[in-house]
Amino acid sequence: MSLFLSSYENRLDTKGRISVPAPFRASVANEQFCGVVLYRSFTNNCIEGLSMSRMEQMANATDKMGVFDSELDDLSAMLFADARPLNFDVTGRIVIPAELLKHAGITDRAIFVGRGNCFQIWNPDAFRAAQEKSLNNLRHTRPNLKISD
Amino acid sequence: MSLFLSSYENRLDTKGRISVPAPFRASVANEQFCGVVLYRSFTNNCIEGLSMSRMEQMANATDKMGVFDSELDDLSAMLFADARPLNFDVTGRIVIPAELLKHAGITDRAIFVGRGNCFQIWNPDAFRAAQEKSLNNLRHTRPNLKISD
DNA sequence: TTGACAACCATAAATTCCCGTGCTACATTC
DNA sequence: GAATGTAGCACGGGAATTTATGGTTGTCAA
Repeated sequence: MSLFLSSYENRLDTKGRISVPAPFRASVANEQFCGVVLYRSFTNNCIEGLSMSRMEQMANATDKMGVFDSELDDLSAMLFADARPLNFDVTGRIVIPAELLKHAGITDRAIFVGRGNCFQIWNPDAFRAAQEKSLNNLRHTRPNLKISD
Repeated sequence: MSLFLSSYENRLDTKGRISVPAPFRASVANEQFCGVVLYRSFTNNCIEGLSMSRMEQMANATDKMGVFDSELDDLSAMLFADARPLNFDVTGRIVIPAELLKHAGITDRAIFVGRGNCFQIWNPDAFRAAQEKSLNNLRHTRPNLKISD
């Protein structure tokens, strides 16, 4: 699976359809499920997006922990119950369910934001405000990202 | 086998029939048994649901753990004795046995909840209350689901 | 006979499919 | 360098299909 990079702002039409940016579609192009999985972010007022194969990896992870294990129960309960598999139409559009739109405060425009292995969908204004805030935080904390095995 | 994702609230008609959500039917579409297996959840006041192939998978798993394990004996006794295979009708509906409905406190509406490799059926109000609780737990414990190969 | 249950038919609403249009970016030609 | 052509992409609308849900009839058994 290739990475989700960059940001693309698109518009919802009258039927609630929105084009998934072509580069993002390319990232899931060679999967059996031709679409994406969306769910409400636990931490932000935005929508999280994944490929189906990534979702299956999560299901396998929970399987390994034992069917009646409770530690991951809450997390997987939320995740799987909330996750919405959405097929692309012929031209690469999806219809984002109303609940998710509401959670992200999206009405007529939305911005797809690459996050590496996943992506997010934001209200464009809310996203820019959050970016500004992140930038300020970074200036103060100077975190250290270690790249090694 | 594809995953059970998202949640769908449906209504029981006067004869106790309820539509299994189309995406869930699709998840078991290519199996020899055209239906699902239901049993009472051990941990919650809800109904657990599986595909038949998943049931067979569990049977194999209990086999591997040793025939004379007593803890497992109780488990499999409950599980297999309680499990009810239910065929879809032509339009994808099932009739949930009264015992199961009672255990889950379901009367006229029910919500099908995806859980990855299986699913659950809840009283809608009870489910939302449980979700709320799970969300609060998550906010405090911040568990970490690691996905690696 | 009555009651449970399965098969069949009907319908309204929601969703998906399929078509076309305008725009932009890039390449090609004069 | 300007003009022209082409391809990819976002966006719009109507038609066709799916889906949830309701009702009716037939069948078997208690």
